[in-house]
Amino acid sequence: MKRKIASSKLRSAAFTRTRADHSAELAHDYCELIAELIDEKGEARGTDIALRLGVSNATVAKTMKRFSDQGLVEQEPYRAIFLTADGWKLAEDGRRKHAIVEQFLLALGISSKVAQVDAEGIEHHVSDETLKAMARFLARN
Amino acid sequence: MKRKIASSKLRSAAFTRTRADHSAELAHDYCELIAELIDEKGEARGTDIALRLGVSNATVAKTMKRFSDQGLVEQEPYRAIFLTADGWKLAEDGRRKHAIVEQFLLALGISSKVAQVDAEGIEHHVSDETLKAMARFLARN
DNA sequence: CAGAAAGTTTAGCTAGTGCTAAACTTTTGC
DNA sequence: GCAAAAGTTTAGCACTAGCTAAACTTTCTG
Ligand SMILES: [Mn+2]
Ligand SMILES: [Mn+2]
Ligand SMILES: [Mn+2]
Ligand SMILES: [Mn+2]
Repeated sequence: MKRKIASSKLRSAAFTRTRADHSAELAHDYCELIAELIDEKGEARGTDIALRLGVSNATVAKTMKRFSDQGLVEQEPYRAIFLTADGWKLAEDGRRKHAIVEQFLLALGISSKVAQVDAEGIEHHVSDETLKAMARFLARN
Repeated sequence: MKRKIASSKLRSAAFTRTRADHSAELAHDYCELIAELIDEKGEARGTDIALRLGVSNATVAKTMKRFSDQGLVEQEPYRAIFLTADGWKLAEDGRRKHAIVEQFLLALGISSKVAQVDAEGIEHHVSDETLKAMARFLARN
């Protein structure tokens, strides 16, 4: 009995972590993308975010309102979107992770297009331990 | 101009694929888990699924109704859940992927607990090309 | 075999993430 | 400087995925 309960707890921990990863995922991707646009053009407009994300303008607007309530972004009506300090933190963290995962996939021999696509999803499910192992692998190759 | 549009298309393809991965994810995990329980105990009961997934019974019941409409599972009222042929296909596919990803992480030097957790999320975002590369890496080590 | 325990279903709620269409504002180009 | 184009916001819809609480059915146990 004890054993059964314990093993279910272990099993469910993985699913629970994956669900947690998913709720953080969108914020990471948005902040990373907004940072990218600010670097490129000095500001991040809703249209550009929508275009790169592959969603509608309306979806971006609604999400930006939510993230603004959460203190990740700042925006004046009808103006471009900027990151708060918290937003920049997510963006930088996301970039670092993203780069390591993508470089790792490339080092593994994956084509650059596929590495880019796979990294976009994998990056959110990689623990610190795994990220470090990927970085180590990269250093050794 | 042309260049800008093309590069946004490439960028958005990654996000679009990740969103598609996410909508398939739950079905994969449920079918895999149901298969596991059937192997272990001969049937998959709602409570056991809920326990291993870390969600409530009610969530499982609702999801099972949806999956039954989609032809992935079969169930009589107040009885355990079984997989259709389509459900088995998802389960087998998921198991194969899951095993390769987890083994790969272990081969990379990740601890078994973390490998188990990370694999649960990563498995859904790994393309065929990457899966093959992981299998190749495994064979070589 | 009756009552308790275990398991299942249903109802009703919340929140997130997407969409289109329409209204509104800002920017651009003549 | 005005009209058209571009961009933004809002409203309203749909679906997914979670929850608790209550009603119901099945199984277990004394
Ligand atoms: Mn991503
Ligand atoms: Mn999984
Ligand atoms: Mn799995
Ligand atoms: Mn994911």
